[in-house]
Amino acid sequence: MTTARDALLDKAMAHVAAHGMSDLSLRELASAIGTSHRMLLYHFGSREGLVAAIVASMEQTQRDALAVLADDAASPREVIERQWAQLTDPSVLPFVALFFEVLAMAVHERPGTEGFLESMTEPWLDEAMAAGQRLGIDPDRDELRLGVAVSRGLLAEVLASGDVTGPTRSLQRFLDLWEAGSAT
Amino acid sequence: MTTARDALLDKAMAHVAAHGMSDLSLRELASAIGTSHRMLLYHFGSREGLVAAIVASMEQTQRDALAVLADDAASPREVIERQWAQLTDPSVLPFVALFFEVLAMAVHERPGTEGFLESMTEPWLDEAMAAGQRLGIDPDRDELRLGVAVSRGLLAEVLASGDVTGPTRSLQRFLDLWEAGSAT
DNA sequence: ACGGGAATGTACCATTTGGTACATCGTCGG
DNA sequence: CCGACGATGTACCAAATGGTACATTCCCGT
Repeated sequence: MTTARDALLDKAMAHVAAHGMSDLSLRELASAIGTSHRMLLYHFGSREGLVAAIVASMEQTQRDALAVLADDAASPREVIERQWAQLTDPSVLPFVALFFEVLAMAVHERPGTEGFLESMTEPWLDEAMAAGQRLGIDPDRDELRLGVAVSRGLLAEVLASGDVTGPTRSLQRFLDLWEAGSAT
Repeated sequence: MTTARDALLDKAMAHVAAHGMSDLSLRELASAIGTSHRMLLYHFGSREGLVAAIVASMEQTQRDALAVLADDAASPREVIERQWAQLTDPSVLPFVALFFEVLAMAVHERPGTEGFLESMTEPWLDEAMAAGQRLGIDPDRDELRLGVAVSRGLLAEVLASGDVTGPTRSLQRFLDLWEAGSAT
């Protein structure tokens, strides 16, 4: 069942991805998604509750996407390439921006962002370690962290420049280096 | 000459690096750095003016640091390692967090952040291309962008985890791969 | 010594904010 | 049919915000 709360949360996610969330105002958001600030308070308890719900929804979406990617993993390279294609999709890119915004908020311990930093990378690495072993590889955790960092750094560049082609070439360079280096 | 405005800006930078800037309030900042919100308006014209000044100061600091690094460059690896050591210093790390915060703000075109996205990477690459040629190398722009992205991605990881050692190992891995790959 | 401009304080303003109290509506179970 | 309960609207509140007007103080050049 799709509760009214879920519907509101979905619309809120879209609005927040498009317009940012650090300066989110209940009234502004409410009128943008066709409700009243009164209703947001009703469903989420407080502004902080709304922020927490948005952050949690973001984390969940990330986890789901990761699970799918890692599930039918052929090679590490393919996983990264698919994730890249997915995250650089114009409809998803705003959520990448949201990710960086929430990162900044969480570093400053803004209410509603509790736990975000911890769930930001470690689950990724755990999942990747497991997936690697499933493929008979014994992955190096430092290398996996490097892979995650490369994606994120290049995504920041995509956000800043608005250009996907350059960073995509850079990613290919990295994957080439990686395969060459690991094949020793 | 150090104007009163500059002194205020310095203190504002410190406060903003420590507490974030997206929800900056003039009164709160003023009382934190020992002045009045009236004085901030006087020296910076408006809240937007203050934000712009902070962003500009950040950009300037980055440019200066980059110039020093690239100036006495021995090898690309050494440049990156020195920059890494500098940026992961506990006293500098808050400004790295500020960088990501401003990135998110600039993506949403918040007033005061004009021009930040353009100056975020391209000058870096130009500088690095020039420095490389000074050393007789002919750098690949895609590879340089990759280097910048790796640093940024790993810095995000340092911010999130509070641990420098893991990301530092990952950076070394990258540099090893890079050297091995470039030496063909 | 004094005139003037920069610097600073005080007091205020309209607007927006998150949150609450209370009334109302709608619908579904008995 | 009606009572109860979830959902929603209206109206309000105190606090905080960016900004302004006006007075005052301080210091430097003449």
